[in-house]
Amino acid sequence: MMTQIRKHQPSLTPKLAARRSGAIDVVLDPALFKALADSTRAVLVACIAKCGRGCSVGEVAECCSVDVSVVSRHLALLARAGVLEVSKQGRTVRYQVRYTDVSRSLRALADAIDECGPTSCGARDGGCC
Amino acid sequence: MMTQIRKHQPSLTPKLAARRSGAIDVVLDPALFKALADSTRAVLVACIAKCGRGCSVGEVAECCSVDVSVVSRHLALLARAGVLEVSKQGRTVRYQVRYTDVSRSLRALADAIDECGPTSCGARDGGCC
DNA sequence: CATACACTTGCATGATGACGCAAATACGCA
DNA sequence: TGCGTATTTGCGTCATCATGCAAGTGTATG
Repeated sequence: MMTQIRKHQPSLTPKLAARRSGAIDVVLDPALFKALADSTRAVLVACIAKCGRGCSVGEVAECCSVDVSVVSRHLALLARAGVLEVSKQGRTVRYQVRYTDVSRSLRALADAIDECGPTSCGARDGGCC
Repeated sequence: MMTQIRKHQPSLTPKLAARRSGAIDVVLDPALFKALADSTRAVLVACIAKCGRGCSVGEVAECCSVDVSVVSRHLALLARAGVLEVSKQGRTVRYQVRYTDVSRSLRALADAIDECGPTSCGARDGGCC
């Protein structure tokens, strides 16, 4: 889905054309942003990212002042959103940032926005939306 | 704030060093993501982005099924968040995407994440956070 | 000036979600 | 098997926010 074909093709449906060009409709998915919109989660992600290695729930909980149960819920949410990946070692659960995936998603959105820029698309077919 | 000095300086405070290197603490600001986390706002932003030119509130309201007042509030919020810029022409208010700013913010975060990647930072000074 | 249009704002409502505490589950270890 | 540690889950509460409707503000046009 992220590695779709980019070679030129004639007569694409609008939907496929959108995906192929990384149109902003497809890339601007609120799911990732919902995950990063909470300030506590932002701290947790930054904590794990800086750590580099996988962090246990208890370790991450020391980053902020909220309860461990809250941290556990936040990390599970971030994993579901694709921001983190989980690995279990015995009774400890380690979370790590999906560096390449998150970075790629952000760059895809940045690319889509750049493609929509006034220099590249100008006044299109008139109608708004 | 977006155009801070990037030239090399000796003896930076940690905060300044963080800003200079685009550390994830500073770049991972939930404000932008809060703005894009709502599905209705995502539609509105995509609508304006695809439009290329500035769109009036009424035009954007036709993109989705919510009331014009709701759209007005969403657009004002997005403008406060730095996603959109506003310009008034008579009695119509036009919103446009801050293409370069938003794109730059997203790439800065992607860069910060990449810098935190396991290949580039590995196991740092031991402690998590 | 009166009217119509474009937009904003006040207010009430319902939904979502973050949080803490307590209890439950999972697992290693003696 | 019993205990301690790590994590998850149930539940109640409080805050935030998205939405619609109605009323208000500002501006062009007759």
